[in-house]
Amino acid sequence: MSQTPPQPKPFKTAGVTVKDVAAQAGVSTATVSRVLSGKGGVRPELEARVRSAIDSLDYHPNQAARRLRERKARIIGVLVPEIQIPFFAGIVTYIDEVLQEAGYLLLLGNTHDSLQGEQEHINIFLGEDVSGIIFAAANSFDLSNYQRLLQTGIPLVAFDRTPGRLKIDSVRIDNVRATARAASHLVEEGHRQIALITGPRQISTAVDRQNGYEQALHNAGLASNPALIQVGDYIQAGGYQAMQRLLELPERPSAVLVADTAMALGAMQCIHERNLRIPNDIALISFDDLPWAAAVQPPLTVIAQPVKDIGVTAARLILERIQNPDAPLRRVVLDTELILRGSCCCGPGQSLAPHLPTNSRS
Amino acid sequence: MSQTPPQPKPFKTAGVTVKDVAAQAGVSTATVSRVLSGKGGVRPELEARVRSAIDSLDYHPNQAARRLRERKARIIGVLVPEIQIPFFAGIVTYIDEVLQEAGYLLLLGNTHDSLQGEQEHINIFLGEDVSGIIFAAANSFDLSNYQRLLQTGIPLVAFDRTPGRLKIDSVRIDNVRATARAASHLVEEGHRQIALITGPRQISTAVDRQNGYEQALHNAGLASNPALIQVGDYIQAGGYQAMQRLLELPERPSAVLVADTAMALGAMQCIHERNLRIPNDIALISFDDLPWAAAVQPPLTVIAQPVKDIGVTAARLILERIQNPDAPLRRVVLDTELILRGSCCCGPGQSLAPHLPTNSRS
DNA sequence: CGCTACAATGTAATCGTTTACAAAAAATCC
DNA sequence: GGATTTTTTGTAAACGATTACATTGTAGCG
Repeated sequence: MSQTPPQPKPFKTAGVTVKDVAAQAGVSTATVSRVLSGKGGVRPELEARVRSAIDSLDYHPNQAARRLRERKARIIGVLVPEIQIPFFAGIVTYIDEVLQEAGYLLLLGNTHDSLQGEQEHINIFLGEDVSGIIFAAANSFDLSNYQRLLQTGIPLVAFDRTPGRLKIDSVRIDNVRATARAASHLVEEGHRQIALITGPRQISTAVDRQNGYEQALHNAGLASNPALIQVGDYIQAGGYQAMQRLLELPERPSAVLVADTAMALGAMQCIHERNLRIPNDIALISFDDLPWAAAVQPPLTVIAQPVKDIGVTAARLILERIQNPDAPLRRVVLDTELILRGSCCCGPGQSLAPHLPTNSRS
Repeated sequence: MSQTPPQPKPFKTAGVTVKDVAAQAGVSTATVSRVLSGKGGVRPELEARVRSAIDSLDYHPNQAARRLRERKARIIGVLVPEIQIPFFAGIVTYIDEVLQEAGYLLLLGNTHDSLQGEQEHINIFLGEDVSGIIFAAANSFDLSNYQRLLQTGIPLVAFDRTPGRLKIDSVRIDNVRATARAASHLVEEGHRQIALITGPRQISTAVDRQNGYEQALHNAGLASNPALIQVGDYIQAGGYQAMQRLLELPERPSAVLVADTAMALGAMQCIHERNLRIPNDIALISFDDLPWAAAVQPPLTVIAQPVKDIGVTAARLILERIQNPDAPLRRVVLDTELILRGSCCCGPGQSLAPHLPTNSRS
């Protein structure tokens, strides 16, 4: 053999099959498959030949064929309301980490919080023969899409929002308690006119957060004033408008609790534009500890959700359910953390708990 | 037949195949397939029978089998450095919109900007037999992963970062020009000590942005001072530390240009913690018009990238390349917009261009 | 040495589609 | 009406992997 110059491998990936590998290694396809599956029972010498054939041909087993034959897709469908919302992007990242580790593929579906988008993606998932579906339902009070899905026997895991009466595993935080704690904190700081900007009625987190707020006010002996409760839509413009309405009230609230980050941004912008100051004129607490929360002036007091824990738990729940379809139901409820920063403390707008920048990317 | 109560459909999805549908409709599998593909040539009456059978059985064609037979996966792999970075989350959303419309599936891969992560996901993509790959390379100066991929004949599209000498379609912005424009703006505002916080050397956008900065300074007749150029890592902590170094310089810069949002957050936090004010003590311009940029105090002047346009273009490029492998190469370079807000104008820290909250979710 | 037991390997059926080809039915023409 | 074309339908062979089963080879044992 003449010494060839160090060319980048001949490479002829497209269309390399077990047959090619078998031929190159001088064995049968069964032997190749056995080497691949690692179940043993192959003479070391043959195994070596097979492996070198795999390498030299740059063979990648065709997953479609494998799935067809094995009747196990090893795919998990994940339905999120909107991947651009950092909270959900984080969840998906951590779900993916666990799934990858387990050799599963993640198929993502952006529902835009619409029942139709939900159904469309479910149909895609069914076609792909997914092994399970992890979802945050678009409407917590119309789970019929999932109700039907349940009949097919596909394992389901709900996250973030309540699974209602569906008998499926789920993971979420205690929204009532989390919000109540934040509201109580505002009360302790002396606030009496506390407003709430919450989300759409059909999403359980929005309802729960309102319940928590009302509960805290009640416990503090404060009357609940409907005018102080504004329903937004979990998007920035909604928060802006809700804040606008609050600031136009005869007696302006001295503090506001916002049920979501996007709306908190809208609210902040509205406050700034009216030249009011946080927290002096109006204190603010929001959900979710996003990277910018600690970097803005004043740093934001937030209710931090255990994003990683939620994602990892969701992934584990579905994997375990696949493993053991008859295991008892599990409803995991995780705890939140109230991170105190400048936006709610009646100080000079400084951070009480100066926070070192974390490694989290934005 | 006794009238059954309005039970939710008997539903027996799991394992419904063309054969079942064919049997139920009293036709052959070929006919069912023909109805499904919509290529016509089926008597309306039969078609109706087939459709009703499909409905009543809730039949979902098995995509794995279809792919195996058709030898066209209709899947596009998308490699992003980090889905949690809003810029990339946005791109992916818009790519997905176009792909979905075209009946393609999107498979996401988070590389964490590592060559190894890149290769791992490429291997997965090859196994799934993807029809094409859209990527932002982890290292703009080591594209060997893609070089090899190219030999397989799989269509490739690079986005955000330069495709180097690879002969593939690409879409990105003119980073040099965008940064130069921002730097020039600072010069026009009277700044003479302008600092730059840029990203890692192996990423082309970081290099380009530095080039643009130096070019603008040079054009303005300002000497380039190496101490004013800080290399961060495109994450928040890096921006914080870079800013720290800048603030410790004998002559503090009066303005800073930050090549990425995460680092801008770190820088802002550092500035705030030292009780300096933006823009009075130090002006700041950052990349990317994220939802919070307009909501913070002062509102941030930013270089806005056309996220939607980049995503849509990337998707179209790959679809068209699949359609026509021999079409001439296309390198799309899109324009950016410098959005002037309070963080760079030597005013009282107010927004010059008050921005209504948009519909964009955070 | 011959028989049995066990390990290693190969052969061929299978998964659920699509589609080339064959066959049948219907329409057209003279 | 019968020959010819055209339309509609069905039959069966792929696609690339896994695996039950058959076969071959090897070793162990009396």
